[in-house]
Amino acid sequence: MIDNSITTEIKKILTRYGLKATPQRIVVYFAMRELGHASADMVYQRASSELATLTVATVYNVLESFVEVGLLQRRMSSNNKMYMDVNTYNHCHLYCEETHTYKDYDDPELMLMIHNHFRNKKIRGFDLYRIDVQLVGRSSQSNRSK
Amino acid sequence: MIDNSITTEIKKILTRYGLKATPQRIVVYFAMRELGHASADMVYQRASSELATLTVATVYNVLESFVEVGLLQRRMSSNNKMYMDVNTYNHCHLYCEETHTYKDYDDPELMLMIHNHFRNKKIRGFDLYRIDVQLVGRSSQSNRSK
DNA sequence: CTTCATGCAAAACATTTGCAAAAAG
DNA sequence: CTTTTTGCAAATGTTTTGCATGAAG
Repeated sequence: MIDNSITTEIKKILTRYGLKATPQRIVVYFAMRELGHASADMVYQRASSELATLTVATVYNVLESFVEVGLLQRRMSSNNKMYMDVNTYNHCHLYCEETHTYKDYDDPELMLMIHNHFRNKKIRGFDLYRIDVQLVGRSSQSNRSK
Repeated sequence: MIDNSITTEIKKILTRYGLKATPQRIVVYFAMRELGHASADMVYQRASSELATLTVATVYNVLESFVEVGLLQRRMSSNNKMYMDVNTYNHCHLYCEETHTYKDYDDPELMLMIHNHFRNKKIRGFDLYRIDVQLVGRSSQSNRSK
């Protein structure tokens, strides 16, 4: 069960982003904060345990509305599935090719270096939004089985 | 129709990678060389115009076998679809969020810089295979319609 | 020959849609 | 009240599967 003070906090966040604070949106955002990075299905599992009447279609709607206002960020995957990131600031990720899980990898030095590298570069015919750096590999835990 | 000398060349490549040189594999690799980056469906469209009996299931099988031996690389997308890259050397990409198209972006200076940055870094609990840098944005052509 | 690859059709997934009913502000 | 949002159930699009047939080495 979601703590009352957390519900209140999430309501404020939703309102600040110009979204109506529906129970569905509250539990979805709550789930994303617990999960960090998650597929639609993972969100559905977690969020529907808080609000049993929640449907997948609504999860997709809600996630999309969050991405539109910039509350969540969509992530790339090699899994043919949609993944969301609760953190929208610019940061790197460790991406496990086996489990398709993400882990934040904060490396301000690297970020600064890359940012400087592109500071005065213009890319012809391309409007650059952000630079996405993924450290692709396998997390050791998932290495047990070959 | 595929040129005979190209067929011969592709057969050699397949054999070198330890794969039987079937007509299906030849046309799929031919298509990938023309397309550079492509979804399974794009490959199917292009390749089946060379070999009409080709089926989608075979395209998936063939692409998978190519990835396994390292002849192609799977790419991440935010499209919930599988994309392949004919170039397996380490390079950056421009990724258009609207059209979900990739463009190689060769920047040796950047690559070297990033490589040096990670040279002596160990990431606890993670076996790093490669660093994937995507310049995410919109290609100007696709900006016409808002 | 023997093993591996292909074609087929069905199944499995993930995501989207259209619309009526419900709820937020 | 008015405008969104939700739930439902069906549709869509992509990828996978199992298995009999065919082809490569």
